Amino acid sequence: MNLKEQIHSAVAQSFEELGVSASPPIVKQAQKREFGHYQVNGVMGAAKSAKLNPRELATKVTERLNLPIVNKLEVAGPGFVNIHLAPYAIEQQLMQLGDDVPVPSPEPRHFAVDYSAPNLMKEMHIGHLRTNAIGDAIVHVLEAVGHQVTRVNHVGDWGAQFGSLLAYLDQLDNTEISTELKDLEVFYQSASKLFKTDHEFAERARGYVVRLQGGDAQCVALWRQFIEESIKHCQDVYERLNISLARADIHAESAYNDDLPVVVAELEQQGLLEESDGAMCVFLEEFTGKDGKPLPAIVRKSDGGYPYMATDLAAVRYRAGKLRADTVLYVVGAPQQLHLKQVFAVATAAGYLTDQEFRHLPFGSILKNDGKPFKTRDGAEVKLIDVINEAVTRAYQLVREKNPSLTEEEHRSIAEIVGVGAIKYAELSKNRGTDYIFDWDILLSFEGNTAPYLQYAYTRIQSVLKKAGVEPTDLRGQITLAEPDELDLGVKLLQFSEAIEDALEDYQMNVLCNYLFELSGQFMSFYEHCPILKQSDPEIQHSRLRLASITANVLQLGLGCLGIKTVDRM
RNA sequence: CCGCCCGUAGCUCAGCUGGAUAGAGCACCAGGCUUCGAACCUGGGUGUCGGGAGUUCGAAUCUCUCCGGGCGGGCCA
Repeated sequence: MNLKEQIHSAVAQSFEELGVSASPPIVKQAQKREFGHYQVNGVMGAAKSAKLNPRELATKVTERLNLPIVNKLEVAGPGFVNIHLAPYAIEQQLMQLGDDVPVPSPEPRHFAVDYSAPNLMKEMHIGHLRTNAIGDAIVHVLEAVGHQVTRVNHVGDWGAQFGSLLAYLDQLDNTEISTELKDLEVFYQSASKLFKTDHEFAERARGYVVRLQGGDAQCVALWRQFIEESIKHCQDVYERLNISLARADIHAESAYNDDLPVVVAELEQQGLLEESDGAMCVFLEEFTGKDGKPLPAIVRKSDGGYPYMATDLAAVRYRAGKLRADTVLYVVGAPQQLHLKQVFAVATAAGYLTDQEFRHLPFGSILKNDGKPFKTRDGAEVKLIDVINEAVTRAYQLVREKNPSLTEEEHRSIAEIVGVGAIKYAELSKNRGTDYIFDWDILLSFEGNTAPYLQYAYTRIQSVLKKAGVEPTDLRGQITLAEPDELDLGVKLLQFSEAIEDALEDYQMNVLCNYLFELSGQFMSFYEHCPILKQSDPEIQHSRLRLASITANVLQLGLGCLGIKTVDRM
């Protein structure tokens, strides 16, 4: 049980004894130092519904509170209970940790997390950073607390647009193909330009779509070659970004091709289908457009083709039925909200979804400095690989300047980790729901609330531990929290578990980022004010080394959850 | 027109299951390296929480309304 749970349960028991257990205790970390470590906000609400004087009830609660970890309790303001923790209790709980980092242990479930999902027609751009960084972090946190997680990369490898690509590919010879595919964006643009300007080419492109969908062998072979190349590009980017998606995690759109007619047939059997202008649609009452007219979910187009509604339904069917996931999380942009709502609603109506939890975790779009959205067609998009390279270059220059004694090889490997960490953290540290401004200087900042700040705290600890000549396993003695900075750090360390819980509450990774930033700040303050190696009292020195060591463990695990590596020197 | 999202310090953002005097980072100013790594620390001020109304002991947070911006809305994904 973490600190909050310990307090919560004690307060809940007092509430019960006082006959006000109908109201929740509402225990929170105190907002200000002067209010102690935790505060109980639930007394006022409880007093209100029981028609009691809030301050009197608060006093009664404090009198009954059976909580040995508490040093001081006080009733404040209109009826808050402020809780100051006892240093020895923090010391005890820290010492019990050993080398473990405290994480919550919920009932294990099977999660599937759908993220990344690049369209193989286009090279990944800056916008893909969000789904990759956020999705991968969620996966890591879920695994860290003991859930079973299936990564799902629903890559877009199918559809009418592939016609022009194939037509274009077909007129190249093999060596040209491999060189042309090095820059997918240009490749795609050349093809679509031809499609627009060359009528004969456009005709041929349409023919390729039909042949591809019909399973024409030569066409399929060409398609495979393109997909293969394109996936290689993606995997390279994942590796560069330290994203844990493997090829085996790819479950592409085309994998559902055979299921599409089945899905339509099943919808038909359930009487959900209706024809409208030649298209097969599902009309659900909850979705209405203007004038209250129902909005169709088109599952088969009038030309017989299947739109992505069908594919996504097939995916739901698979994930709930065959994959048997308890919870499926879609880390997909906010613009798809209505679409996914429809998908889940139709899937529920069709009986594909019963008691599984399917959730869309939307994230905002990238905006330019002026607050206007990036256009998708005008070439304003920044390639993801370019952002990575820029970040690593800046980190390289910085690390070389700050730490010239390292070797060239060290400079390079550190720059890779620091640069990549910085851009991922920039995404993760923001509330995922809102739009964000794309700004090189913010994205690539190495100061303040950034990944390099956290990594820097980690290297300082490693440096101290190394100079002290101790291994973490040597540190088994007494922890003493005498100084305010020591106590604050100790409490903060124990709160890692609460941060993970809160982050998982609504899958907000910025909650974890905030915690790690505060932890690092607390460590920096401790580091400045509580000398370790210069400390003459060996017991105090040992205690501080141990605090530092635990901090390093928490930082490493926390950053690891965010998909960010640590370095011993930087 | 309908639906969803957003509007918090000069900038980028936290805080949103209602709680105390609304917080960080950047930028700016002043201190701190012969002393465990200055990518750091200490101190300094900044707000009509878009406007208005309502709910109540208490609203940035919940409700309504208006203004401003974004996104989505039958055969692209």
